[in-house]
Amino acid sequence: MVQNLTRPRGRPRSYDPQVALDQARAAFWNTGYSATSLDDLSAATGLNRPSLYGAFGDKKTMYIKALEKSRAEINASLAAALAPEEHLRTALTRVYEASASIYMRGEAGPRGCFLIGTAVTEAVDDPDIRGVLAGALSEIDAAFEARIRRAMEVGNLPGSSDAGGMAKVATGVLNGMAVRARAGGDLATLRAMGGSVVDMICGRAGR
Amino acid sequence: MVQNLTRPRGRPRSYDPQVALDQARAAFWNTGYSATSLDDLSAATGLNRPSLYGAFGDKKTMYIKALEKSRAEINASLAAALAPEEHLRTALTRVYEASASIYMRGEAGPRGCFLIGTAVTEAVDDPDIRGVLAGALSEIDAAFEARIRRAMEVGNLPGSSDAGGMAKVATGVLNGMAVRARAGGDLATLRAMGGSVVDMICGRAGR
DNA sequence: TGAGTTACATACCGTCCGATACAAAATAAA
DNA sequence: TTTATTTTGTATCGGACGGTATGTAACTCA
Repeated sequence: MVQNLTRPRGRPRSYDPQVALDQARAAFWNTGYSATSLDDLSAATGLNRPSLYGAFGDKKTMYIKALEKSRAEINASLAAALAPEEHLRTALTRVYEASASIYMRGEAGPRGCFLIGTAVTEAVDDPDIRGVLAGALSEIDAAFEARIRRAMEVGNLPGSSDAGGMAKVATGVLNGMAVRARAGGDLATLRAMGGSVVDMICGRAGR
Repeated sequence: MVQNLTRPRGRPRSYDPQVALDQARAAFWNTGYSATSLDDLSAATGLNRPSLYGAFGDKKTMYIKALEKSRAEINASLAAALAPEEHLRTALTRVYEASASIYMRGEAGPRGCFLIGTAVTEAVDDPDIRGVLAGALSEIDAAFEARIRRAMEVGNLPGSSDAGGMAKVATGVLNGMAVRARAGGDLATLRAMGGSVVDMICGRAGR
């Protein structure tokens, strides 16, 4: 049996902070940072305002934590999907299929990527949010680039040798899919976009 | 001399509505719809609140009008840049160069595309804004697709024949550039992204 | 069982929000 | 001039905003 023997002193909290952060993120994800009020966050998490402050600090800190959580999840997901054991085409297809599926989720309609769908708006005015967004983008670039470069070394990619450029195009199409999801695009369109860019990177026929 | 002979009855307005709409759009462009207050709009345009309401209706109507103006400008700009007289590579390069340049403008730092940078956030919750965004995206798709299809007919594009897919990739990379601009990316990165996707569409060496 | 500690719930703070009522100002028509 | 019409500036509306003070409940430790 797993139990924490050094249980903290006072009254135990009646919620799971990780669950609450997920619920807060879901609220931000739908309406963005500025249009999501503390009342909305309170309703989404079931916590009252003081508990929110105690758990996550003020509204912006809460939002940044939600962003960082998505950033970490994206990195982990990309690392898994871009495993070097298989063909580049397989790996890239897996990334776009998984992303399209995630982008289409949402109780209030498809809501794309949390970072692209909400942080992009705030990024101009807020250096902290801009920093998280820029970091996430460059990490996605790096993951794509490393995997493409590896395919080139193995010789699976004839044509061009511009791994960095292709990686940024790969990231850009991912961003475009996230945009389309929020614009109401259907799953088939998102999947087709991914398929097309995979064809363009790997060659239409080749593997 | 050009003069309107049927001048309206009452007190003449002391501002140009088109100029005021541009100024309001600039404010929305920086901070997004929700985070831009009527005081901000009033300061940006030099008009007081009642004049704003008289000219453009309420805040959301004002924002929609700004979106539609950008949508029209984008369509006109694309139509011009994708002129069918020249090579596809030339036309596409012109589109990406012009877009990168526009995306990097802004007094408070680069602010990308007005639609991508601000409407995407609101689109999940607001059907009207989502409609404008979806319409703009499909118009951009159509412009790219028509131009790519034309190049295929002329025989300038060997390889693949998936004009629709390539067009959506082209739009996606444009979206990705807009995202990157707001994330603080530099002009060189944006231009390189455009160059890479042009290479992938037209072939690295070919014209 | 009491003291100490932590979290919860209510109620409230001052401020800013989007939107408007009203009257003065500026013009055309009569 | 006078009258009708439209825009402008001031002042303000009720409500929602982010954030917090305060008292009560729930727990550990001695």
